[in-house]
Amino acid sequence: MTIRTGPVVVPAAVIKRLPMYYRYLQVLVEEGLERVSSRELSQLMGITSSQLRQDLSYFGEFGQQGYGYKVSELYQAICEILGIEKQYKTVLVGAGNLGRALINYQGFSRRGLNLKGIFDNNPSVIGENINGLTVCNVEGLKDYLLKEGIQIGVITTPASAAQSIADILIAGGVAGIWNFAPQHINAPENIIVENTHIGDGLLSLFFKMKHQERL
Amino acid sequence: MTIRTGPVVVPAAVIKRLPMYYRYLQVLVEEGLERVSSRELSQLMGITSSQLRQDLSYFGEFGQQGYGYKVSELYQAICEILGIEKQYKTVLVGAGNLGRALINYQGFSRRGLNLKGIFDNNPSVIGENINGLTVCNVEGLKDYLLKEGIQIGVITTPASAAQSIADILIAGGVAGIWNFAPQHINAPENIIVENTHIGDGLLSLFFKMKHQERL
DNA sequence: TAGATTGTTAATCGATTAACAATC
DNA sequence: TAGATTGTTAATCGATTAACAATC
Repeated sequence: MTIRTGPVVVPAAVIKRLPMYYRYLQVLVEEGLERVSSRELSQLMGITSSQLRQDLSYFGEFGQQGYGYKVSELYQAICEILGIEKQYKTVLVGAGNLGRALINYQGFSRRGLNLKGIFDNNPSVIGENINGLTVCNVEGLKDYLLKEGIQIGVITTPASAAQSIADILIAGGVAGIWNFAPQHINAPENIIVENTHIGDGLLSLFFKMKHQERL
Repeated sequence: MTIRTGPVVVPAAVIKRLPMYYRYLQVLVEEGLERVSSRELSQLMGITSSQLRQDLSYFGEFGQQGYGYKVSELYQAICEILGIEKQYKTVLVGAGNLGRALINYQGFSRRGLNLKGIFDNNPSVIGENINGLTVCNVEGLKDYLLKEGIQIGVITTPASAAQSIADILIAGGVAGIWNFAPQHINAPENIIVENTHIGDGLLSLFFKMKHQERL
């Protein structure tokens, strides 16, 4: 097993599929499966085995001819490629329902996200204990970021507050922003902004239901 | 303005962008903007104007040469294409944090989703009132679905319960399932399953942070 | 009218798939 | 060894972009 280290350009379409590989391999690891072929795994995932092998080839060689892949090795490799081992220090801003859902989300910590602080501007929420962390006043956010060396900020505020929170996060030195507010975030190029628009899935569902016969 | 009705095959890549058009146009409608050109809107969205016009052309003609698009007309057209006006009857199963987040999510009802019932299996949650709806025992789900003619089921249960809930939803006659559980759902071809895997966005963020220099 | 911008065609670019030599 | 399956190349397929005639 070799992980490629050189300067390879990974197509965007491949990057989008990496989390899916992670999810499916995690299940196989939990099931205790020892080996899997590209054909078996690809059928499980609903893609072609060609695509699976092609995708992996951007990162290195993880299998053995005539055998397939060792599940645990491939899983480890995907984790490393994704940077899951990194344990980024994180704050979450906006302790409403969505924020709480994320805080309590198993996969949050399982994926190696290290939640250090929760912030809100609502006096009736500030001071509350959620999953072992006390909700802090958002006014103290910027100082906290610099003091603690926070690397990721999660925005689960209403759309109207999103950009101003993002500005504070950026001023506070975070490298990445995970934005759930249905609001475009302006940020300098070196700050990575990942948007998750939950409502989009619903609209896709509507569309497919309406146009079922066409697809 | 003409909406195309014939049997056109819409590329998957175009369908994926429709919710984004909806989001951005909604903002422009709220701002009270009257007209917008493909160049202006595309710059806002970070795509090319070619792509915007090409995408719209799959559904009809919505603009005027030399003028651009009437914002409200284009917004209405996108809503109709997406099937937002339909008011699908919906139940949500799993009243944990994520379920509550969705129930309280403005865009849920704004997009025309008609939430009729909330179900859970936790005795301490059953009977609770959330946003005007009483949480029901999941044991009564199937009968309820048939009686009320429910069309969409939202699954916000743990992964372990997802498939069995999906089976009940399917037996109860829903046409679409919006699945948030990190679990593949098996369903017959005529049932549309839309998966929203929240954790995937986090992994994309990790990857981009780790490989920033390569992209 | 002159200027602007659409809708669409054709060219380019990128992503997926098929096929197979290499090899465990 | 014989069978199986990888990693990779080349061919196919699909998506994006550039360009422009049509026209408001």
